[in-house]
Amino acid sequence: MTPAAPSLESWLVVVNLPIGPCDFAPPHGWAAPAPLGCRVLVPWRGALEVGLVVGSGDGRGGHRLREAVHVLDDPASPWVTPATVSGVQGWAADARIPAGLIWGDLLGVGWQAEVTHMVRAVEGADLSMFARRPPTERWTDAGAFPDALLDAIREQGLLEERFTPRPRMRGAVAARPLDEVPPASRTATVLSAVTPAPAGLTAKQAQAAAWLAGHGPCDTLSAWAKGAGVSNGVVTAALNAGGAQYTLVDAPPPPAWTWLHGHGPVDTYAAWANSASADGVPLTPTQAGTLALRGWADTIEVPQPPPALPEPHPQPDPAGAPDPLPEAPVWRLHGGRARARFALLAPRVTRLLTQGRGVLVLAPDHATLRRAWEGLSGLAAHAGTRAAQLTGTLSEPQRAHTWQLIRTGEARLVIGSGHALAAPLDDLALIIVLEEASDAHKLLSGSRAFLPDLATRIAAAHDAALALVGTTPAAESVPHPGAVLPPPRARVHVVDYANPPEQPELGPLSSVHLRLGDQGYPLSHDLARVLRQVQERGRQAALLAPRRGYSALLRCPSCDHTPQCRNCDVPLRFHREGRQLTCHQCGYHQPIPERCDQCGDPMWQARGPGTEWIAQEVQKLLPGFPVYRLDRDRQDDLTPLMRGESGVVIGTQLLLSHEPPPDLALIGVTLADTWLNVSDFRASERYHRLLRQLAEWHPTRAPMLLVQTFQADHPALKVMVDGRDTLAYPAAEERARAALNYPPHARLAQIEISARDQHKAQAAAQDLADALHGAGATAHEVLGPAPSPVARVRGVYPYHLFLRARSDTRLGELLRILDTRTWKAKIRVDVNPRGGL
DNA sequence: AGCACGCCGACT
DNA sequence: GTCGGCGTGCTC
Repeated sequence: MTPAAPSLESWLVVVNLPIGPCDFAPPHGWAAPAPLGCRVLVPWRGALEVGLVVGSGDGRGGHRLREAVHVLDDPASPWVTPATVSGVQGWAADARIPAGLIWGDLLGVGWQAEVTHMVRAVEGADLSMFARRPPTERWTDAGAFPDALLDAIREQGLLEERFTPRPRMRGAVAARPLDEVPPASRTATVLSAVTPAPAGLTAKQAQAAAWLAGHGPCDTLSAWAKGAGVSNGVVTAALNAGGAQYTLVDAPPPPAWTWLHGHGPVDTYAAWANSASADGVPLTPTQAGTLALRGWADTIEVPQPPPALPEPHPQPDPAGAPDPLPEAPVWRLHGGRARARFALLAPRVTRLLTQGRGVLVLAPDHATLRRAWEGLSGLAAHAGTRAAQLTGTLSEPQRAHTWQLIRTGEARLVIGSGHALAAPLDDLALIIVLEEASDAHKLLSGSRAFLPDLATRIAAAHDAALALVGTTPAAESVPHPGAVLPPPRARVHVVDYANPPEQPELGPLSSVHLRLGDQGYPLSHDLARVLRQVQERGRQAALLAPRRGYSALLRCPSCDHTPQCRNCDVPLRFHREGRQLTCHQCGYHQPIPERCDQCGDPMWQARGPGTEWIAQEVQKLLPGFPVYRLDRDRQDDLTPLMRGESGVVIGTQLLLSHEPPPDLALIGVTLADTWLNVSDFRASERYHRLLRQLAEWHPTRAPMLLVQTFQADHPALKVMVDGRDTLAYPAAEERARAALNYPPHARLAQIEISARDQHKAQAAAQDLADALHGAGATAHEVLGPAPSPVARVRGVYPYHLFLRARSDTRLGELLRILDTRTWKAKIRVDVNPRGGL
């Protein structure tokens, strides 16, 4: 009944929920320091949850602490390295993100305890007041009792608990030992003769009884009748007259059981039936299930064999190759092609691995990850270690097994996505962030972390170096010391929609639409000509469309009405395939209306620069030429193209995450301006990166890059045409950022204030802005509030407030003002937001 | 995130 | 009177 002796220490434990760490007392009898980075089982809302120990406190939180129940990992080999814990916690604190959110994003594995849990009552404890059938003093599996009951007893200190690690299990069907099969299943009801035969049987009946007595029991009446050579009526009468009786006899195990007994567990009833039948024991899955139901088989759990892992890609040993890369805490490597960059990285990576240290490679998307795996994984073998891949696309058992390989030190080169960032590398020496400017590093839900920011914190906490490696540097990376390769050769052809070539017979036509029509849209005359060449020569082309689908709005020609999403303040997008209007904001979709619901006039057919329309235009231009589409809505099978067959693929930016067709002769950007008409200070940087990535998409060739645009003079495009300097554009961008006070010369955060009631949201946003100003924030530091670009999303009204601070420290100060009181709307912070400013 | 609690309008 | 919508707050 007495609580544990008041301990001064408490543990800060993070659970996989969008809340901050909670305090727990160490488990009963725990004397060692807090097991930082280890997983623990903690009482949570009446049950046990897995949590991660991220720190310790003084236990004076003011409320009575519950004890952590069990430490799942050996403190000598924690689930997450303590340095990683401190790096991530530091980021979470500064970004004012609940720690549970970010850990939920980073740890793809380990939230499930792989233990067997046994309980018993403390000796002498009377638990009868808790339940009719409480735990006894015998060890019993905890599953036999309700969670809430166990927790109530646990809280009183009357429960003893034992946890033993359990290997990963899978369900299986096994033969039950013969002595455990229920007796009813092991006997059969048979007809046997009664001796001596009673008097009064007719002749036929007596004959039947005599046969039964001589030939032994029968299973059925008809079997008896058949055996005795009489009709069914005779044996029924003989039975009723007492000439035979039903008796129980021992039955042999059914052949299906004997088979299972000899072959060991199978995965499913169907597998049992199939394998047994194949071995000459006829069995259907239904029969197998019936046998199990009668107690001949048990469903059990068997240890899972280790899953297959990605194979490393062989690489030559770079031992002795020169290593010209910087030794700074943060450095960069950009330009060239992926293959050349990895070749340059190889000596450094191999040297660190050979020293017994760890290297982590963070890739933003699947295509970059695949190239990194091809370019680096083989190095591990030269350094006496293994390479491990950690991504969300692996199965859960694969991730768990990989995590274990890293934790035990067997694999020290880790290549992966965000799931790899917290990998428990013991002596981390280097984190390589690939394509550090990629928006794909931004988590769109949960913590909304920008993973390179976290990588920076984790590297610093480990005293490891951070390398930023990619096609073209982010403006933020320019100030770091680095190595630069010349950009790959690019053949760029620009179609300038704003300044068509002189055509005197045209007259004073100036409208954009006429110019578009004149030069050809979406396929300009130049693009059409090159596409025809591609067809004639049997080669391959890729066209980049600004959007998926038909991607246009539906508009009423009479009243100008455009159908809107019912949940969001955006017009619905027209998708010809599937005949639907879809909201690209929330996914709401409805059939296409024939008539305007405002004035009743017929609606216009929509046309827009989506993949669907461009594909149609290409088919019109090149009849019979294979056309493939690749976007989120439709992903055609590109196998013929990848085999080298002629054709054209039309896609969104998703194209870049696929392998390029091997005989690619042309890449067309149908309307480059899409990447520039975005209200985001990173738009032109993003545009430049897209062009550079397109230029190096094919690993060896330089296909023609045909860009259709109204802004032919844009510097991001011009450097592609005449520049051989990888850094020229990013450096100019960086200077522009300095002038405008944008990153890296400022730290940004977006605060989203949202409520179902628009006025409430607006008032709360204003309230918050006032509070920030009242607490000393300057007009320069607080921008807004303003309604979100989409005024209503999924039925709520978001307002945005931007913070622009000169340093992380100052940003932290500003964000801490949010904690000073509660606001009357939902507040969400997004540090280092991408897009929308 | 769930889940309980509590506050208001629509009904047997 | 209660049923049930949802807004608010808590989880150690």
